[in-house]
Amino acid sequence: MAVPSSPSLEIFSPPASPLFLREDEVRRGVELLFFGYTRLTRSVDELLVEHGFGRAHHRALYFIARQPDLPVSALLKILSITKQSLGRVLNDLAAKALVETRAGEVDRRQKLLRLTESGAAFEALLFEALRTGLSAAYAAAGQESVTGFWRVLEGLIPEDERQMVMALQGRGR
Amino acid sequence: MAVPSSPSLEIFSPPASPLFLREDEVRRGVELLFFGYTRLTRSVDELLVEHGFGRAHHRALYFIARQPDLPVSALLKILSITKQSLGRVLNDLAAKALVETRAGEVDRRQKLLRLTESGAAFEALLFEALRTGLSAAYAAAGQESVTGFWRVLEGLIPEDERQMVMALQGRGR
DNA sequence: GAAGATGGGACAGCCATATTGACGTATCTT
DNA sequence: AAGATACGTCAATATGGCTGTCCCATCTTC
Repeated sequence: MAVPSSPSLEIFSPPASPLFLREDEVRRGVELLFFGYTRLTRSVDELLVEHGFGRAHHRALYFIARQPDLPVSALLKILSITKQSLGRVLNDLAAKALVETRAGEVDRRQKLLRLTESGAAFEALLFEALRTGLSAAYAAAGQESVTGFWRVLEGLIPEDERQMVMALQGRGR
Repeated sequence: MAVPSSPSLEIFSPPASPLFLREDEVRRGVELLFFGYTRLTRSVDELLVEHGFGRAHHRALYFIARQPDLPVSALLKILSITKQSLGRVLNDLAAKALVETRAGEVDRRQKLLRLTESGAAFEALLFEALRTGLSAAYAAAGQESVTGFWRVLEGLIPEDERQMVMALQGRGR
């Protein structure tokens, strides 16, 4: 049973089923996700503007750092944006020598993306901002909570995309 | 890499300090937050385009629904955007009669925002998409996990803003 | 009651990031 | 040789942020 029964709140009538939770619990999750996510990325955003980039550039950098030699098509799937949108971002990053490409060996049509040395350094700088924020939240909440945090978020990802996300984390089915 | 371990045997060892977690744990959280958040809002986005609105309209509708008779200044703080950006959105919503304003009684300069009947209906429709996604994730993860999920997210919100968020949820302070 | 602060609105223009559709080229597959 | 695939590019468009400036109505303070 996924619903807590706190007698004092019974005024708001309990849900008919665990699949149809009380509105307040859902609103709480929505709001915490919204504020938590935006606050975590806020420090990164500041670093990005200082360097003349936007969030889109960070997302590309992040996933290229995560999976070196990623083909463009894989990055497109991860980001769920169009080729054109990604193209602009990759051109910016290549122009500033943060990302470089090499032709695939098995399939020479592919361009495999990886960070240059300065690209890796910049990504590491941005990552430190994320680490600072998340580490503090993890530490304050405790390991048990962190596991729950992961579990709920996994449940938000549709079946057919979950495998791709887990693969990033070396947990490919 | 910025991992605190020294020799090669420490790859699978626990972090040196709970305040400086292993990179993989942080990356996992970042990725789950990114994918979880975007997937949760995806169904809402679809409804919005069908009706000719964007995410910004939803955010305004959501928080007006949450706190009827909210003054404009309070909504500005919640959303952390400029008056001009919010103005456009509120004009759109007012033009389609989803939001209405009345002058404040204590301070007549204020305009208190609330949803019209059709505005409330539309917000409820959008909320159902959120409820469907989050309820499923909550139910799959279990109540223990949900508590942890909340706890970690709370920790991502800086001290000075946490109160505002909790106040939305009737948990002031 | 006048001066200043505050809540809200509006105009103009800019930027980042996303979209669609069409088309081109190199390379792989059949 | 034909077709599919991986990638790139041009052009046009929309959204949702931003800054700067100016304005009005109302509240507060002296």
